[in-house]
Amino acid sequence: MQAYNLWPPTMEKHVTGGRRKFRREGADLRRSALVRATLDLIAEEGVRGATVRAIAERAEVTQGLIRHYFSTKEDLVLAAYLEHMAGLTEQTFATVERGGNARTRLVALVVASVTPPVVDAASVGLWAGFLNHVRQDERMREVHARTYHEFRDRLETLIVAALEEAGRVIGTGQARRLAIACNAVIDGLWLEGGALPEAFEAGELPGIALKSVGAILGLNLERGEQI
Amino acid sequence: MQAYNLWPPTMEKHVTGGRRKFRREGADLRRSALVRATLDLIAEEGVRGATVRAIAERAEVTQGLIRHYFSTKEDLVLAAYLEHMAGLTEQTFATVERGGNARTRLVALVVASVTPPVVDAASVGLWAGFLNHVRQDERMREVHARTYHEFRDRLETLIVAALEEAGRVIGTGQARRLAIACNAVIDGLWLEGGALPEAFEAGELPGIALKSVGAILGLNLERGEQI
DNA sequence: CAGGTAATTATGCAAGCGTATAATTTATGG
DNA sequence: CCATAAATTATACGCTTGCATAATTACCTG
Repeated sequence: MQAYNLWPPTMEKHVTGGRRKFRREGADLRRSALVRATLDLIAEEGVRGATVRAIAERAEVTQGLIRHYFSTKEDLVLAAYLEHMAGLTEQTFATVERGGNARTRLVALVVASVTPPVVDAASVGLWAGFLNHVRQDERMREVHARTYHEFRDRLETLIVAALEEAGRVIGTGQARRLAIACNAVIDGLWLEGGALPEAFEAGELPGIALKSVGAILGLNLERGEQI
Repeated sequence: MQAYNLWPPTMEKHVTGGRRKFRREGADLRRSALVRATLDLIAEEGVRGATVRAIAERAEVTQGLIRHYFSTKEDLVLAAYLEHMAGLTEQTFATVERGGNARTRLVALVVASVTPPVVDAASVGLWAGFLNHVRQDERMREVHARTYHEFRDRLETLIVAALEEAGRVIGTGQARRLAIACNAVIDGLWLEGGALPEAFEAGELPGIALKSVGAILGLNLERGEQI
């Protein structure tokens, strides 16, 4: 993720004799630039490195502007968390939604979840950094819960569809439990793959993920058609 | 975890007219008290709350003493991380090692991993707080890797034994993959159970964990004898 | 093209941080 | 019982932090 230089080459910021000293931008643009800077910094340097000053510098504004858009730093961090989790979910489901039968879509989801760019050290670091805030901030906790349930519910829907496709109908209770279980495998592999990449051989995780989820569901998700 | 009052009731610290102003303690005792204070603080208030001053106060010493035992704060945090992860592993395996056949021990391990006190919000918060440091500190990364592999290796040994007990012999490659998969389920459930306790019904996780691990291994781990 | 308004910068403050170092106090051993 | 070393406290420094507030600046509207 690169920070954008909002200035024409001949009109640098703060240049004596330059015409403008800064440029007004729309609120949305500035807010998203600040959020992006926050995410990049937490990913690169950890929560500790994401100070108000560093964020402002990264976003190429002065620190006072942060207060103009976010009444507190915690608000900015919350916005960044929201953005990150939404992006992660979207990224994971991106290749899934379009077409194919349920089994194919499920396979795509599982594979995407444990493959770069979803599996990524910075992404896991980011997530861990936020998780620490979650315990202390009510709003963060709410985002955490919502994100988790959203992903799990979509997974559950896909599982039910894939099983029906195979001629099996299950109750809501079992669907719930299967989704929790599959979600746990995916989460676990995603986490470990991101936090400890050197512990796994290249391309090892998708195979393990498919075999495990398949075993839990009683479906053969690897190569070939059903069963 | 309570902080201990090292002083006799009649001889409080800093009391004017009291005899001693402090008491010398063995290095091990002080080091462990500081580590414990650090863990408690990170668990309760997050990484941000675990300042040198707060840690010293919690351990009932002055802040200068920290520097006497740990040359830097990062060293103290490292020691705390080591302690926490070792404790977590030990706690998880505690009920497992003693007796029983391999299948029984495996069941015990899986259940213990997703049940309090191993599943615990503070413990997960602690773990997440440390994970953030892991990305930036080489020594932390080393502890992280070692802890992960140690747990997974012990799990793998247990899996191989349980399968052999059922008359199945597997190769090292498959043993490795099964261990990775089962470890991921356990990790995922542990994480979610700790971070989002209200998302699960009471006692729901052990059942899900046993069914999932059983499905992955092709073993019936729930009630009754094998198969 | 003037004037108002909102965006942005500039400046500063008070508190908290980790660390360093010197001064005390306790315990130990001859 | 005194000397010595180690544990512990006391104090302070320099830096960074988040936040506040006032001074500028750019842009929009008439």
